[in-house]
Amino acid sequence: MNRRLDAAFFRRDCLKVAPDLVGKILVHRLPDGTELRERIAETEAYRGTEDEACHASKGRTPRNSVLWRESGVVYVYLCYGMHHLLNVITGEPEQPQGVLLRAGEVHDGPGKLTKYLRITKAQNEGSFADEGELWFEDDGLRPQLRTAPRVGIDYAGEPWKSKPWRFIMVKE
DNA sequence: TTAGTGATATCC
DNA sequence: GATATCACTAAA
Repeated sequence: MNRRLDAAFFRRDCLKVAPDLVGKILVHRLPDGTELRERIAETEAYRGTEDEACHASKGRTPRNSVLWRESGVVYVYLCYGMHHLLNVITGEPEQPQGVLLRAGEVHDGPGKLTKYLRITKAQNEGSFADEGELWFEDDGLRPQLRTAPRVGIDYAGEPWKSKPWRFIMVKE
């Protein structure tokens, strides 16, 4: 029996939500009713203005203002001109933090994941917690996880650069 | 290893 | 208006 994750799930610290999302199933229902599904294999936590790797650390801008929205909100942005990266807002309001969905079980890589699921900025500012076109399902799988430093954030200083805030599903 | 791609922030 | 940057990918 699949359970759709609700607002309470996202309304926790990103360091709790990020590992809990690994192993869950991300579903995107297209306008024609097709449902694209993929199990999440890897996430990263970005935590507030003091985390130098988090977009919010450089102050509030039009792009990243979504980080300050309520938990469960979808934050999509374009990176390197061609890749859409998908994030979920977590935690309490006015606390800019979120979780980056870095890979699925099949489609490994943040850009490939969104490409497969056909997620673009059209989904930005939607919500995973509403009756929307995007949601997560829990099918009961509790995978073994391992942690690692986050990827692609060399510009951040210590200690942020080496925080083990990347959560990866260990394959059987 | 490097090119490609374009929105965004930051500097004139 | 111009430029530098960027939580990446594919091709080689």
